[in-house]
Amino acid sequence: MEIPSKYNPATTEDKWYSYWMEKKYFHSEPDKREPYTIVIPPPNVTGVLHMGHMLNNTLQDVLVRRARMQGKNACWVPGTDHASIATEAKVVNKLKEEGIDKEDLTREEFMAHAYEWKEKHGGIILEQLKRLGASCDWDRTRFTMDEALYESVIDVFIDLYEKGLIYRGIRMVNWDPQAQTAVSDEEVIHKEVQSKLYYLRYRVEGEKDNYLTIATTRPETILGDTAVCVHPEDKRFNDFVGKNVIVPLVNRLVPVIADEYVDREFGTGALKITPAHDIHDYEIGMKHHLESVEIFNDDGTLNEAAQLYTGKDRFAVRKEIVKDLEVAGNLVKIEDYVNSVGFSERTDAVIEPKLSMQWFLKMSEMAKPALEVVERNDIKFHPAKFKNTYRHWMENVRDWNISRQLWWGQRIPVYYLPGGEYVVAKSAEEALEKARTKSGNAGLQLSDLKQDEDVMDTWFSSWLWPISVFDGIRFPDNKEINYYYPTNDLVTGPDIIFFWVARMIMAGLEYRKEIPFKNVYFTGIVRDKLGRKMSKTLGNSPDPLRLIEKHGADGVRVGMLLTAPAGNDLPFDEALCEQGRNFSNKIWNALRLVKGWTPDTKLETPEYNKQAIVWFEDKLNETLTGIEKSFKDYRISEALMATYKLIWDDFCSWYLEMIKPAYQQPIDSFTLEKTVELFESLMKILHPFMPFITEEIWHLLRERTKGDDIIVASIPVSQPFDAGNLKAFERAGQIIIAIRNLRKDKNIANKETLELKVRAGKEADCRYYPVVMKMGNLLSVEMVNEKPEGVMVFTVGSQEYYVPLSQSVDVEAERKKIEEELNYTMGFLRSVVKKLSNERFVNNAPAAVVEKERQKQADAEARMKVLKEQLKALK
RNA sequence: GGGAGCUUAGCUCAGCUGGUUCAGAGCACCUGCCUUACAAGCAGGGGGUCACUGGUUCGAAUCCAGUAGUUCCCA
Repeated sequence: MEIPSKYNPATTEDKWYSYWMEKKYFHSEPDKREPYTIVIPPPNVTGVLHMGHMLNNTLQDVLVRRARMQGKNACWVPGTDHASIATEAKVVNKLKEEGIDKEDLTREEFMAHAYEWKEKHGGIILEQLKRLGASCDWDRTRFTMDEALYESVIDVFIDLYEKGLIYRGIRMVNWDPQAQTAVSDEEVIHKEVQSKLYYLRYRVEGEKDNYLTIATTRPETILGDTAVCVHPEDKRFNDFVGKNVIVPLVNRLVPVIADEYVDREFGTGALKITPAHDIHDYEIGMKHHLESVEIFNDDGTLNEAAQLYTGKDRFAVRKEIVKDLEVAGNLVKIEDYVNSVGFSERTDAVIEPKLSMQWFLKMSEMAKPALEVVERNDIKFHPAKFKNTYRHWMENVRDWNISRQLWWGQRIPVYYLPGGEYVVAKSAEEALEKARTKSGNAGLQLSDLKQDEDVMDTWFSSWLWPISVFDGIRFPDNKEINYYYPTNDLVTGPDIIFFWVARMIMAGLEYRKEIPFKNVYFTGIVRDKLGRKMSKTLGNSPDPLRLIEKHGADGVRVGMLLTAPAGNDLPFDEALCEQGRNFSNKIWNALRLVKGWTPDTKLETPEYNKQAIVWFEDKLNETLTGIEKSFKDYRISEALMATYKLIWDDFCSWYLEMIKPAYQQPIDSFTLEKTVELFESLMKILHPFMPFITEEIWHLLRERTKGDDIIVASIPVSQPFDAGNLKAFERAGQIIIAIRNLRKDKNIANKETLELKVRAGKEADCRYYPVVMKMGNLLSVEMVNEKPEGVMVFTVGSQEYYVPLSQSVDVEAERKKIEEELNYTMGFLRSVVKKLSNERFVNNAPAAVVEKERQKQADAEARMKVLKEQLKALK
């Protein structure tokens, strides 16, 4: 069979992915086996694959594939969320390009456009995941606006409302003037920005030259001022309190009030109060019963109440009003100032605090049990440090604003009666019934009811995800939810620990009385080499699909995983994918080597082959034990690294070299068979990380019967291994390395055979001499009692070895080398002796530790003795 | 302003309940090699006061306190 010398991922990957799909290997149905479930963190329906998704989904795929190979019923549910703000913005823009204004459409018409858009563009990211090898159960693909999931959201709203957990209230919310909707606290990103602090003087009513100077970063909001506030103990302002001052330009009379909230150090110590447009001012306004003047429209322009600049944008007005204030003589000075400004996570617009009527979900009662399950480790966080973050948020949790002033989403099931009363109901008909009862007016008609215009926050869908994908809200006792829930692992970024993780836990406990998952693996954030977050605007994110084309999906997966320990940021470097690709090629070439051998049934198995096999089996089991531990601790990158070294170093560099027959010579059948078996084991261990190449090699190693595919093969489980054997091999390795060094030093070609003489002694026995002979290309290994003439000497531990050489020995160089060794050993011995001569150490330290030190001492002394003899012999 | 974390080789990080798996891994680097599986490779090699200062201890990268730098979260 002809196997190309370079591995070509592209064709292999397509072939196997379609094959797996065809065989329905990703599909899961409830059965008798133990389930293993992951729900995908639903990517945004508008999104395309980025590096964060690559990392995240690679990890999930590793976990799912491993579980599948452990014989569990693995189910990875894919899907997308509807991303109300982002999607609506996209649809509005698209319509605009077609010359259609959202305002000219009915809600139904708009929704039709939106669904059309979703059908067309919504699945891109899921298609891309297939390229990565994601073994999702695509038959189960869900979308948060699917009928079942939509209805679940409505049901939950109604249920929580009836439990008294959802309420309506006028509150200061974070208004995104671009998206024209409220957003939650978590969707506001605070950034330090360079701005200006404007000092403005307000004239005191009835006093000609008496002014009170305030400082503000937002001069345009003075139009909504309804008071000026000072600290009650601030002597500078004692005389002002109780008087009125005149708001410049609009000449509104407002009182000077006193409140301890005011920071005397900030600005002038006098604070203008705009209750409608600042959260703190709002609270002061409530306390002091101040009037509230709203001066902004929803789009951030000024309205009539502002009296001036009506219809102009808030930022344009800021510039204009400063000039006008200067002209009017109210501007005292302008200072540079750095302050924190909130931006919308979705649109990056500056958030405008705004009073409005919104629906809120009470959090405090739900937070308590959700905190407990994490504190108790019913749900484990990996890494555990995120428990702190979680606890802090849960203990300071605030009510969740769940309404959004948009159309794309689940419409709030609240119906208003003509009088302003409302009922909460699943359908208009049901609402009508309730309305008639509530109002006592049997004559009410459907047309008298008006449904709330708003939809719910997208996270209000996502928090139900682990339940709703199995339809467990609408049918809490259905077979699927009972089987798959709680899910096992959740893999996600720490940036959505509050948005999503915390709320899923709340929803799970509320609706299933059970946690939604057992482990949460927090990935790092993928950054570029300079440590910056990858973003579209910076253009510093590589195109994942291009990476896959260049290095193969397996290569990219390895690249992403290798340096991505949980919770640490991953400074992405394409070289990592290259490393992955190189690894693919290494394995590929190992296959070519093994496939190139001709078995000979008559050939007896050489001793060194038998030893190599036994050793590698032990090595494999030792490594496997470590890999299993790493998986248990969710140290996926560590598990991969161990696998990588097992294959590259132990299998390729050592094992294959040991059993490799001479050029064009046959190999004994037993060794070949064993080698293929070992190769198979390695491929199975590797498969979750590199699914494609392992499947390819699996089928090239042997003829396979139908259904004998690695994706569903049983992953090897660690067996007991002989640690003494591994230790003995290590010694053999040291001897081999010493011989290699000697060859290099003396310029002796590998082809040239050497003889090895072993000085009889305590450590002279090594069961691996046959392997040493093969690897060192030795003619013989022989015990001697004396150092022969004309030999090179090397020492492993305190064991001396001699290699007869035809060329003469450089006595001076040898002496120097030995002296260095001797020096080092002496220093080492000194430190050990010092420790042992410390009575308190000997008395206090555990016996085993003391014993170890004594052993060290003995070893060092033995070695020194040998070295000293060598030195003497040189003289 | 409040909270949490981090600081170990040039880079990215391991290092669990103090004691030979205590100073490690991968990459990068350096030196030889185109040795018929693989130069996307092979064989070797160098490199760190474990941020700093004190303390606890027979013994500290590891535990405690403080300092500095840094990151994240919240306000």
